[in-house]
Amino acid sequence: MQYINIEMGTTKTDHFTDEQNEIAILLKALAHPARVAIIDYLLKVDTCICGDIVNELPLAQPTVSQHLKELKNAGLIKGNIEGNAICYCIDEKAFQKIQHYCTGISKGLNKKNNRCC
Amino acid sequence: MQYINIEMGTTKTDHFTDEQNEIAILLKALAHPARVAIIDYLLKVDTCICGDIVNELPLAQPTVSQHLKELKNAGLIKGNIEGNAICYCIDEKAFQKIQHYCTGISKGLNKKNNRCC
DNA sequence: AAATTCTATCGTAATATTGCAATATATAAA
DNA sequence: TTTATATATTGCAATATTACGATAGAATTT
Repeated sequence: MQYINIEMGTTKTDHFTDEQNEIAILLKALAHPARVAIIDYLLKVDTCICGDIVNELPLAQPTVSQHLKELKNAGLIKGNIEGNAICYCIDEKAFQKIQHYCTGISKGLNKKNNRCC
Repeated sequence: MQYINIEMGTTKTDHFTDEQNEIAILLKALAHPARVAIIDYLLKVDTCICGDIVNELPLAQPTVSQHLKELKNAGLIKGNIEGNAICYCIDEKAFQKIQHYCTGISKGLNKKNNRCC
């Protein structure tokens, strides 16, 4: 008799707090150079009417589309249909959340007077 | 005749800038609830002589050890041998890098006056 | 309507990540 | 020296991610 963990290899999200899971999901969405590059590009262009992200990246169109989907799902970018193309732009709120998380770490460390190794 | 991409499935790091790859690696190291939980715990405890991270997490010892290794490799934590145990603590510099990256995004967005979708 | 353009989805191949049992190692305690 | 304690490494099973060709859908142009 033997128990088999059919979820072997999957992250045990149940065991962590919502906050921990949320920040992890947010960071994970950004944790790929292609997706960082997409954010960089969206920041660089003046308007947010951008239908040429594919041409800017060294990846095939389906791959870029997939990365855009992940960024959108995580709330890092917003996408509006603009005729034939799609207008993508950064959703500042998500980055504020990340920033807020880092600020929390810094504050916590200061309270400890950095008496660390 | 057909070309086969033997690197299918791997991230094409070569095609992106060093900065893009660096921030992606940093974020990736944090992009898991268990590793966020480890950071949370390191922040919570007063001293950084901590040999009980394993007991704090709902994961087996080898799994925790692996997560600690990833955090250490990415520079998010530091670890010193302290007798029998190992003293882990947060490396503030890494979090400052993430914070700096987010600040750059915010500044860039402000310069655009947020004239977005 | 037909052709073009832009984006999304499907299917598939390959690598990466997660998790843990078993085991190894290294120091502390007995 | 033996035992206990703490951490790391190995090996493996399973899921997740990455990438792209082929294809589909939807709006624009001709």
